[in-house]
Amino acid sequence: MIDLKILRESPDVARDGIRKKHIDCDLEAVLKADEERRKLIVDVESLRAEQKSANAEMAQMQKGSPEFLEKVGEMRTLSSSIKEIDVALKALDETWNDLYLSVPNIPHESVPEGKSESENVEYKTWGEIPQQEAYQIPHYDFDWLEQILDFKRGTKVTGAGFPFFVGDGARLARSLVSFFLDQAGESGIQEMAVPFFVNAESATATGQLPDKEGQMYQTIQDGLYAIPTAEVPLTNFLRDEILEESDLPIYRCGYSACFRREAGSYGKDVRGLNRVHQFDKVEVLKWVKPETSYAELDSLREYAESLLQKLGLPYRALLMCGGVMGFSQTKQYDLEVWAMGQQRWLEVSSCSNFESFQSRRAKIRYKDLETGKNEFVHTLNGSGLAVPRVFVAILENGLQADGSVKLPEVLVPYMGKDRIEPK
RNA sequence: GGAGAGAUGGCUGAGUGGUCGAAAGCAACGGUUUGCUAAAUCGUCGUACGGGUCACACCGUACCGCGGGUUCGAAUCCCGCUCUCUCCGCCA
Repeated sequence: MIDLKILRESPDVARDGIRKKHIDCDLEAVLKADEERRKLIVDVESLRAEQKSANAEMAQMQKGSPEFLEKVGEMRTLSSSIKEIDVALKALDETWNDLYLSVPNIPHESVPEGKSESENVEYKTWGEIPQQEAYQIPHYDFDWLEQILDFKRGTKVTGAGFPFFVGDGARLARSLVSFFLDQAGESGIQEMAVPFFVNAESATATGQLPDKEGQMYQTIQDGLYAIPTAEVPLTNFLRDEILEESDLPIYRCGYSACFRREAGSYGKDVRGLNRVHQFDKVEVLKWVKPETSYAELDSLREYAESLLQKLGLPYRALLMCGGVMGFSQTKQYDLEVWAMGQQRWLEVSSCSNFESFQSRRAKIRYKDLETGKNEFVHTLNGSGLAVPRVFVAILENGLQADGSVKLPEVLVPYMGKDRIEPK
């Protein structure tokens, strides 16, 4: 959620942010509910103050005396009107809260205007994009695919979108995870192993609930949610905590399987490994002081880029335009890797600054040494990286004339060989 | 899964219906004292929301695991839930 002060004192800033994000949000209703709510609070609190001072008097009185009994009568009336207002306030609070949560974060001034993907700004491209290669084959059309990936049996065992990785495929997926975690460790990012299920409070704090409930798998018995990204448990790790200023910045990363129902997806997007219901990913999290968060965003993006560079995979970095970036982000870069076989870009990382939007919701603060006050930290996160699409790019870009796949140098120690050969 | 015990401020821990936001101690922070360290001593020492202020100050309200209830009044009584600990069972 955004700062209430901004809403109240400069609603135009919020209004412009909503416009830039092309999100439908009734700001007037939020402001109206806020005003009504505050009025009721003042009412009920002044009555409570009255009740409290009367209680102090009554504590001194002779119990059962006529004056005491008279006071009891008076207070009975007061008490019931307090209860009445309380009920109204509770109802209003709920409406107001829903409205408040529906206000998106305000995009940073450097975020380009735009509504569709075509208006994202290509920030940078890296690597040679091979054109017109003789063996441009999408990975899902490899004739020896079943040697490393088994979609059919995945469908039998679980359902569409839950492939088995087999043999060298399984090892390649595991190698990527290890490579990503090792790289993070070398960059001073502490590794965490996280729970793959979270409760409703956690899912709410990071913004999956209430609006994205349909995108998550939920357990029947305990009402837990399978995580769509390690961002959820990682961000919630420090939920409801007040940190020391000297603790910041905090860098963490975590591997997890990510579970997404992907309701509404179709077509070429879901072919092969392009979009699956369960995939491996390493996520990087940062908790930082507000004044550093945009520099931290740049270094986060550069870190994610460095992984693709070390793997030798051509990619582009996009600065997302207002209408395409997420609801909670103020600024977002996506990294897309080039998949030669499909002749298309595949998103493998998304690096975002949330400023205090998440920390406000999750109540993650730090004590500012100068003012002595508790301030909300800024949170950032970025994929570093998602496995399946990197896997795809390695297969398609590394495909050789003889049908084998040449592996990136940096993975050789993990794979124990430099290519995957069809049998 | 079964039986029992418990949950109070950063920590330890008092408090069983009425000036309790909550004793005391520890830790922390600031001052004084001291040749340094240590010790002593005085003071400060929660959070949120609302009002107020340019900003402080200040004022009000709420919060003693969470949610309900009883009562003029609840940390304290009643009900439900969650979590922690101990014992038993099961188990990678």
